[in-house]
Amino acid sequence: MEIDDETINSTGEEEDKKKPIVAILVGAPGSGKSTFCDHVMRVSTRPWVRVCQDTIGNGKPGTKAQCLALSNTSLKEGKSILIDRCNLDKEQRSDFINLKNSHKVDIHAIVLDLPAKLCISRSVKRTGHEGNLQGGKAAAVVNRMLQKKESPKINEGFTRITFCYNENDVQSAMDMYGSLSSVNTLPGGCFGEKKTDSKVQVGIMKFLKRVDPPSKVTSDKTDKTDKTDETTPGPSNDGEEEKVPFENGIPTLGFPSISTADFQFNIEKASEIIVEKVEEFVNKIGNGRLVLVDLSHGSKILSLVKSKAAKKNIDPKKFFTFVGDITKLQSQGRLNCNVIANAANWRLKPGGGGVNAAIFDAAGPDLDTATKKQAGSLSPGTSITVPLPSTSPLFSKEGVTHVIHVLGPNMNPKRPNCLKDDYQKGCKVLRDAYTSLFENFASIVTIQEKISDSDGDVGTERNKKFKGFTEESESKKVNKEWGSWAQALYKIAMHPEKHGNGVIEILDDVVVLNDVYPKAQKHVLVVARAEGVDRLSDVREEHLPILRTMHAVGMKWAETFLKENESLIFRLGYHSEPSMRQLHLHVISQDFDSKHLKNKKHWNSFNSPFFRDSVDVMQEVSEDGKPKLNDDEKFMSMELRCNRCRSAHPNIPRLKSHIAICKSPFPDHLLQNGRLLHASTKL
DNA sequence: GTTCTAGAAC
DNA sequence: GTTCTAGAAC
Repeated sequence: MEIDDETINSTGEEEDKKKPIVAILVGAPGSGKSTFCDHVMRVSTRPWVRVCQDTIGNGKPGTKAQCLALSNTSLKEGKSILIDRCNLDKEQRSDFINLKNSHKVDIHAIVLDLPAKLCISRSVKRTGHEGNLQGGKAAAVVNRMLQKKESPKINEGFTRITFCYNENDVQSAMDMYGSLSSVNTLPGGCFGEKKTDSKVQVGIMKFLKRVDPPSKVTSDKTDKTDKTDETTPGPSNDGEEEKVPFENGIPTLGFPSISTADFQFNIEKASEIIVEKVEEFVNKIGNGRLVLVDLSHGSKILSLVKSKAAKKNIDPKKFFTFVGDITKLQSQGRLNCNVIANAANWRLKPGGGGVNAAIFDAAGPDLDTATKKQAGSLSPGTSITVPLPSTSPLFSKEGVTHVIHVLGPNMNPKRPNCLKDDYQKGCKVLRDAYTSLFENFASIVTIQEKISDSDGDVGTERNKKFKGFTEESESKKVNKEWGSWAQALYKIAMHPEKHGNGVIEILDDVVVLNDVYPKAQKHVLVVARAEGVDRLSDVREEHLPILRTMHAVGMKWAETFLKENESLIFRLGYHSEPSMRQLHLHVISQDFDSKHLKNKKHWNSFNSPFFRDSVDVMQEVSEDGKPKLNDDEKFMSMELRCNRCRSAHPNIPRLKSHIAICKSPFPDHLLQNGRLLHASTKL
C-alpha cells in the first residue's frame, strides 16, 4: 500500500489539512497494536499521542473514560491520537468515533486481523512462561475476545478503514501511517479487506459473513437520465447515492458486458441475454451478487439491462449495474468485488485494448502467469476461473481474489472466428458464456460458504441451494489412482478371513475392524464389501441399502462401546475423500484421545466439513441421488479448533491438552439429527 | 494411511 | 537447544 499523492486531501482548505486523525486500532491481544503505535510514533513527523488503556493508569490498566479524557485533551492540542485497546466490537468503538462530534477530525480504523494462533502465541510470550496453564489461559482470553469481534464498517462513522491479515499488511500500514506529516492524510474508504484467502485464516470468514445486504443500491425502476460526471464511479442509477458505502464482505462478481464492445454483438439482444441469465442465476449464488459494470454513464447496455431487470423484478440487492472502472471498483467506487470477469480473447493474452488490456494491466504479470497455468486458450461460450495471487495489485488494492476469463461470440469481421450475422449461433454462444461465468462464480461462493459454515455454524439450508453446482465442478476431478498402501481395506473387504488384522465382525455386506491407528479411544471402521464403491464420490442411489446397513452396524458397535463406557460420545461418518480404497464408515468416539492423532490433517479430517455425517449422507443420497462432498484441500489446513467450544489453538499439542479438559457442550448442529450418539440417548 | 526428516518456529 | 510442521517416500 502506498500513499497516492493525487488523492491526498484535495479539498485544499488550510484548516482541513491540519485535521488530526483519530486512529482506532482494532485487534485481539497479541495482534500487534502496541508495536504498531510505537512504530508510527517513532517515524511519523505528525504529532501523535498513544491512548493505551493497558497503561493509562500510571502505567497500569485504566478505564475507557480515562482513555476518552486523554483523547479529548490531545485533540484540543491539535495532536492526532492512536487508540490502543482492542476495540473489537462496534459498541467499544462508538465513543471514540463520536469524538468527531466535538472535534474536527478524521476517524480511521486499522484492523489487525492476524491469525488467532499468532495472537495466542504472542500473548503467551508476553504473560511469561509459567508452564502449560499460562498458554491455556492466553488462548482462552484471545478466543473469548475474538468471539466478540465485529468487522468495522464505514457506516459506523469511519473515514478510512485499513485491514491487515498478515505481517506484510501490518508493515505496509505502519509505513503508511509512519509516513504521514502533520499536513498530509490518507484517502478515505475501505482498504485491503478480503474474504477469500481462507487458507491463510479461515476464522475471518465468519467475521466477514455477518454483513447486512446492501441497503441503498437499487437498479432504478424509472428511466432517469444520467447526468453525473463520467469520471465519478458509482451505482449507475443515481449520483446522490455515491456517498453511500457499499456493504463489503458479500461475495460479488463484477462483470462487463460480453461481446458488445469489440466483438460488435447487437446490444439489444445482448441486454436481453444478460437479464435472462441473471434471472436464472441470481438465486443460485447463495448470498452472492452480480454487478454489471461499464466505464461510462452514457452506456446504452447499462440502461437497457437496468430497465429489463426492473421489468422482471430482479432483486436489486442481488443484481445491479455500476458505472466505473472494473479494475478500480474498490478504490474508486468503494464497491468490493472479490471476483471480476474479464472479456478475454481466445488466446488469453494480455493487451488488445478494452477490458482485457485494463485487467491484465492492473493485475500485473501475476495474472498472466496464473492464467497460463490454467489454460492456453479459451473457446467461445466458455470461461475459466483464475485465482489471483495475493502479490497482484488487483488483489491487494482492490480485494479481487479471482478473475474469471470469459469468451463470448464474435460478430466483428476483423477478428477471428467471426459469426458474421448468424445471431442464432451468436445468441447461443453468448448464453453459454454467461452460464459458464455465473456457474464459475457460484462455485467460488459455494467454497467460501462451506468454509465459513465450517467455522462454527452449519448452514444446511444455504447448502441446499447449491445443489448441482459443486458437484459438477467436483466431479470433473480425475479419479486418483490408489497407492499400494491404500489397498489394505479393499483386501480385507474382499477376503476378511485372509487379511483378518483387527477384524471384529464379518457379515455378508460389511466387515468391521478396529482402525489400526485409532484417532480416539474407540475408533472402528465399517467397510462395505461390494466391489466398485471405492469412496464416497462413487455412492449413488442404488447404494442406499448398503449405506443403511453400514449405519446400522456402526450404531450397534457404538452402543456396545457405550455399554462398556458411558462417558463416550460417538459420531458416525465418512471422509469426503478417503486415503484408503473401499468405502468405509468411521465410528469414532469424540474424545480424540489417541497418540495416533498427530497432525492437522488427522484433526481436520474428523472435525471439519470434510467429515460427512452418516445421517446426512443417507439423506442426501435418498433425496438427491448422491452425497455432497467437501473435499477441498482447504479443509485440511484450517485453523485447529476445539470440537466442543470451537476455540482456536496454535498447534496440535496445545489443542490436545485443551480437548482433554474442555467440557463445553458440542456445537448446535452436531446435537441435531442424531449426529452424536450418547449413552443417555440410548438408555 | 504412516514414517522420516529438514528446517521453521519457538 | 527443543518442539512442531509439512513434504517426500513408501
